[in-house]
Amino acid sequence: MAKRQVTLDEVAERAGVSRSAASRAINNAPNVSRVKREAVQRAVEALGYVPNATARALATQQVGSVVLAISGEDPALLADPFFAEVVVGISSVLEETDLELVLSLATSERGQARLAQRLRTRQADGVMLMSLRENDPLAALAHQADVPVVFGGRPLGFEPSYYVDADNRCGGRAATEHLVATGRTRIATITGRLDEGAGTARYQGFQDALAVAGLDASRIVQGDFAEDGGAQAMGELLARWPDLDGVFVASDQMAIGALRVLREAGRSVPDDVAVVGFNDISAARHTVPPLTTVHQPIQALGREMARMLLAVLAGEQPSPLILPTRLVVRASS
Amino acid sequence: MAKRQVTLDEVAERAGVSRSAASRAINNAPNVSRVKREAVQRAVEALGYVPNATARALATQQVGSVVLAISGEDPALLADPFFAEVVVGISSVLEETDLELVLSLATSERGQARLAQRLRTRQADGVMLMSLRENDPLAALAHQADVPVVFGGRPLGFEPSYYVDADNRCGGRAATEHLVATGRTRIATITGRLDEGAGTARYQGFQDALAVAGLDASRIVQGDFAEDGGAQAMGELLARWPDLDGVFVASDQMAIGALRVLREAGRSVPDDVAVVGFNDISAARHTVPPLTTVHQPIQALGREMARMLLAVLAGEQPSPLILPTRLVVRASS
DNA sequence: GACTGGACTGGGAGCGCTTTCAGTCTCAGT
DNA sequence: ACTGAGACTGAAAGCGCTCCCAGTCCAGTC
Repeated sequence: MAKRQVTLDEVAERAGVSRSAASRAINNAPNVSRVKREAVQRAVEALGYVPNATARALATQQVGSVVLAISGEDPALLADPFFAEVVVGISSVLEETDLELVLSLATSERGQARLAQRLRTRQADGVMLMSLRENDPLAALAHQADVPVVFGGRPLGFEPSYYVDADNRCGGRAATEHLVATGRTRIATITGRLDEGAGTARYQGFQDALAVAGLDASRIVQGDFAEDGGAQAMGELLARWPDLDGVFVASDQMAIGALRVLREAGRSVPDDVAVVGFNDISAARHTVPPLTTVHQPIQALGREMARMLLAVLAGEQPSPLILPTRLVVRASS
Repeated sequence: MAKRQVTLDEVAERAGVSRSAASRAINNAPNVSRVKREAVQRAVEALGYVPNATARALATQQVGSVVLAISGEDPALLADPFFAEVVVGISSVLEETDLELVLSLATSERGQARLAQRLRTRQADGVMLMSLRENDPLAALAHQADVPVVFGGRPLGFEPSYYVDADNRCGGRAATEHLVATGRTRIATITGRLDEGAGTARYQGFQDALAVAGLDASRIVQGDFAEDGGAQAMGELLARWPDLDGVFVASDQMAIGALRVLREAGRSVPDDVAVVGFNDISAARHTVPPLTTVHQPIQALGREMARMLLAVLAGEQPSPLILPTRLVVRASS
């Protein structure tokens, strides 16, 4: 440990050039003769030189890292496979760059404050913000942020310049239309959080489809995207509308909970009740019965967020991106 | 955007003190009179000053971030709820400090190289390394690392100074003993990856228990911790030892896959075959039937890793920590 | 009143890198 | 031989902060 770091000066000295020349050579900037460039190259290898990112950051005023902030009071939110996949997508793009990914769960007051500070003071080159609630404190931060912000999922209440979202409304509609098309007439929904963009959009899709079909759209219970919430909501649904024959559940996690409750209630799926989920997480293939669900490209969502941020950092002004969703029919409907 | 940052000099000037005094006041170091301390305090607030972390890092030679590196060629590894929970645990501890969490999935060559570089050149104050394989390239890095390294899970092949692990062997043993105790005699196991510490330890526990019971321990198929792998392994198990009446599966994910295959094969769980998993992920409560499994404190694992790293950074030399596991009996056994 | 120790102060030297800019060199063009 | 364009060079000025250290100041002592 703690062997002194090799500095640019040492490289320059060894290569017999000035520090500036060495710097240019290393960043392969123009205006360095081939001879010197190669001399520097050799010196770098001989010495095992690696530039000090901190010093570089100070000099260039660029930090070299972007933060992914996930909002929500419950830190376990990350445990949702959805986020994990998004992170994987983001990470895969960032890996090709020299940016590092700082994860900020920003759960506690203190954590939020730190995040706020980072946003305001350029302790990161950019930020990706996910799953904002309506009136989320993070949203305010985003506005006064001193760095580019890309939203994952269109937030409620304002239209940010940069965001990537899945076509939730369309997906919700497709799911519901599918229920209609298969002959269900007493269709209910377990929504996601309605203070989140994805939750409301999927719910709107549900309404759209039922309106077109001329069916009653009043069978609704609000959920929270999580499994237990889904189970609870299903119980409520069953209690209030015992005759329902189809249900659109706004997340697979909730759908898994709902399936369990249906089974416990002795309702056969899909014979008595058809169930359609949303997200197409890997577990959806393996539920009993396998879950019909709306696929959204989750890793791609992460990738596109990262790419969009990169684009903004590069000075471009990319347009918001809506990723397509598509229905995957399995045995639960 | 891009409003110039307020610097310490401005604060100092406004407070009518020297930059050094201001610095001391802000870091509440000694040797600052109460008067000046307060003047600085006021100036900070008036100006909205926030110290520049990069500059501070350069001056103090401390980066202010720690990296969590998860090894494994498959980036989707993170999608394992296990890791997600670990991250949550780590994050909760770090949130109380001024360290940020850099996530490094280090999947590609390039990513690995970058990580290696960071480890060697103090681009982070410390590292947490998870799920190393035997002969993992990351292990080599860890040795030549210039910063403290804490391992999550004891790696195979060497004994690091600092690690946090769950008592996998004991857990595997408890799980298997439970199968024995409930009268199973033809007990099989689906192991995890045997090139990982956790995989082998659980397998050893399995062997321990069967040895004591004097039962045959040859019914084994190697899995990979993931759901599909578990399903496949279960198929193999069934094919080779159709008479098995109990199986210890080294992860809940795999157990879920195994349950599915057993169901498809028409074996009733637990009547025909008892199944015990490992990890106690939240999904384990909701499988059909609910899964008997070995609980390990996953978030705590993350928390303790972070705490241990913090301790090392503080100059202490904490001892390795083995977290207890405990059997949770549900309906699958 | 000279002296001492302790509390405080601020100048200044870095931390390692980038980048500007005044020059120097080369060489084709005249 | 002279000129100017263009390629290259390196000294020096930062980036914003920390921290050492030589001082100053002010009781408190004798």
